[in-house]
Amino acid sequence: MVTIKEVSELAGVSQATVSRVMNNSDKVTDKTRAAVEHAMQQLGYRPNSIAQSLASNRSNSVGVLVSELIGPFYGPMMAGIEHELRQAHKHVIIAAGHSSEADELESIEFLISRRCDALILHVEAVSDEYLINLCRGSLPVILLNRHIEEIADHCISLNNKIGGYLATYELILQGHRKIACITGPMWKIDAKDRFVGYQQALNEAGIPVQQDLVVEGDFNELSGNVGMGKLLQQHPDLTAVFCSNDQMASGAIDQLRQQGRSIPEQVSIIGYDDATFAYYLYPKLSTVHYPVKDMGEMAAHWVLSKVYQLKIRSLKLVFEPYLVLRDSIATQS
Amino acid sequence: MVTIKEVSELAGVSQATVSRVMNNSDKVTDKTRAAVEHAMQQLGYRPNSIAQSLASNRSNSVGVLVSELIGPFYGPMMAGIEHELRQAHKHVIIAAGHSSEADELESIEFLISRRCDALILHVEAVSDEYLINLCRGSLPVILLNRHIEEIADHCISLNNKIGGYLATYELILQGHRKIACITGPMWKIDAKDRFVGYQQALNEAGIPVQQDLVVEGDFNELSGNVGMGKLLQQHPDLTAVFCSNDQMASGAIDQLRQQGRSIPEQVSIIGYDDATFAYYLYPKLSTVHYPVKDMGEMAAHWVLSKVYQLKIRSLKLVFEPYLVLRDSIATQS
DNA sequence: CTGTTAGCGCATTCAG
DNA sequence: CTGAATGCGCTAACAG
Repeated sequence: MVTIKEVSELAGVSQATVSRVMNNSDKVTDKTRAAVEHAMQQLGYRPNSIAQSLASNRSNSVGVLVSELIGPFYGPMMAGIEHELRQAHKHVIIAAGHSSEADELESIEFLISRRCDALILHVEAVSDEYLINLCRGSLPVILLNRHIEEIADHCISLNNKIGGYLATYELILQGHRKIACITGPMWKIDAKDRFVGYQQALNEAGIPVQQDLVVEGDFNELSGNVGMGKLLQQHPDLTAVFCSNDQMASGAIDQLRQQGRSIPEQVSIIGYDDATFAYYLYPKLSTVHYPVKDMGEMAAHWVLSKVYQLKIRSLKLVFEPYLVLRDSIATQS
Repeated sequence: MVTIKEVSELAGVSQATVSRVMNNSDKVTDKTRAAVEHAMQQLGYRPNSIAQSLASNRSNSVGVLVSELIGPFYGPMMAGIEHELRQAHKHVIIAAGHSSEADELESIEFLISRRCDALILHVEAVSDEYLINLCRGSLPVILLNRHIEEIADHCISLNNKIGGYLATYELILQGHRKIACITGPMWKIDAKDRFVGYQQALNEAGIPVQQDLVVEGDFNELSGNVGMGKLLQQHPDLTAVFCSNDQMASGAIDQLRQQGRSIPEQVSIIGYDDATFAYYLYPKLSTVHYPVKDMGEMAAHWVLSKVYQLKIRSLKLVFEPYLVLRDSIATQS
C-alpha cells in the first residue's frame, strides 16, 4: 500500500504538501500541485482514511442503526440516508439492532467506537433515558421514528396516531361499524400509537371499542394471516379490518381468501406504510402513506447541517401520514 | 474521549498491559487484569477502533457493495451477510453501486480506502478485467451473483440458465406453446442467462423462439406492466409468460388484470427470485427460488474463513435454483 | 508476566 | 507558499 511518504518523495516535496493538495485547502502552487497529483496517479496512491481519521479526529462516516436490513420498510430508509450522505462524500456504517435491547446497545457501542461523526438511529428496544443521555453527549445523534419530548429536536418521527385515526376514520366514513384491528407488537411505540388512533376514531364515532375485535400481530405477514383467522372465528360478521402495516394486511388478505370471503365486497381492509408491493396486491391495497424515504433523507440532512456545516434548505422533524385510497375498501350499506 | 493512557495511569500499569487485556491475548495476571478492567469501567473507556486499525493494520470490518439498498432482493442478501459477520464481531460498511460503473468504482475505492479487511461485491457494471485484477491483489474479494471463469474461486453465483430453463420447461410441460418472456436488462449477465435458459427450453421442445414474444424490462414492476401491454397487443393469443423476476411479474399481472384476462385460466405466469411478496400476490406466484440469503451468508463465511481464519463447515460457490409452484400456472389443453 | 520503545499514515502547528 | 516536527490512540516486538 503506497503511502503519503512515497508520494512526497516521488514528487520531491514534503509530506505536508501532499497532505495539502489532498485536502485542497491551503494555497499550493499550481505547479507543485500538478507534480504531486502526477506522483499520486503514477503510484496509484489511495489515502488511508483510517489514518486520516485518526489524525484529524473526523471519520467522515455516519453510523446508521436500523432494526432489520430486510423487509420493505428499512430499505427505503437506508436508501434515503445513503443517497444524501454519499452526495456529500460521507460514508455509511450500518448495523442491525433486531429490535433487541442487547443488540441495539452493542451496535451503538460499535458505532461509537468506530468514531462515527454522527449517529442515525432507528431503535425500538432501548430506553428513553438511555437515549436522552446519549443525545446529551458530544456525539450528534438523530432518532428516526421515535419521539421523545425531552430531546424533541433530535427526533424525526411520523404522527402515527393520526395515521391510525385516518385509516379507521375512512372505514367509518364508508359505513363500517364492525371494524377489527390487527396491531403491531404493543411494546413498540408506533404500533401503540396507531392503535390509539384507531380507538380515537371509533370513540368519536360513538362506536365502542371491543377487545375481541383486536388482535396483536408482530408486523410480519404470517401474524396477519393468523390474526385474521382468530378475528373471523370470533366475529364472522365483521366488515372491515385495519392492519397496522401492509405486510400483515397481505397476510390477512390471504386468510380471507382462504375462507372464501371476497375483498372488498364482504370485508374491507386497509394497511399502513404504503410499501411498494401494496400497489400490486389484489385488490390493490388502500393504506396510509409513510414517507420513510423522505424521513431517511431528512435524517441525513440533519447530520449534514449539524455536523458537516452544509447549508440545508429546511429541516422538518415531524412528518404527517396521509391516506392512499385504492381498491380494498368498499362502502358498507 | 478517554484513552488507553488514562486507563493505564489509573490502573497503575503500562499502556501495553491495558492493550493486552483488551485483546485478551497474552497472559496477564488475574489481579492486574482486574485492576485494568476496573479502571476501564470507572472511566467508561471505549477503545478507539480507528487507532486500533491503524496500529494493527486490520479493521475488523468488511466492505459490502450492493446495487441498491432498496427492493426485495438486496435486503435478504445484506441481512445474511450482516448476521454471520456480526456473530464473529466483524462489521459491515455498506455502499450502493446503483448498477452504474462510475458509482461502483467509486464505492470500491471508498471501501478500499476504508481499509476493509475484505470486500463482498455485488457489482453489475464493472468489467470482468477490472474484477480479475482486483482479485489478484492482496485484498480478499468475493463476488456475489457473478461468475467469471478466471477467478471462479472468488465467485458465488446462481445458475441462472438452469433457472430460466426450469421456469420455461414447466410452462411447456403444462401444455403451453405460445410462451412470452419479459427479460431483465440484457446487459446484465443474470438477465441474459435467464433468457438463455428460456430459449434453450423452447428449442428442446421444438418451439421456435419468436422475437416479438420477447420484451426487455428493467427488473422493476412498471416495466413488467408495460411489457405485458406490448406483448398482449402483438400476441393476443399468448397463453403464458415467463418474467425474469417477481417484481416484473407483479407488474405483468396488473396489466393482465386491467385487460380483463384471468390468471391463470387465460394466461399463466411464472416469476423469478421467490421474493417474500410473491406468496402474497394473487394468484400466488409460481416462481424460481433464488437462495439469496443463503448466498449472502456464504459470502460472509468465505470471508470469515479466508480472512479471519474461522473454520467453516463447507464453502459452496455455485447455487442451484429450484421451482416453487403455486397458483399462477394452469394447464393448457 | 510486564514495561519500553517504535512506529501505523496522516494532519497540523510553527517556522522560514 | 513550503518543510520540519509533533502527535492522534493504539499495537507490536523486544527486553527484562
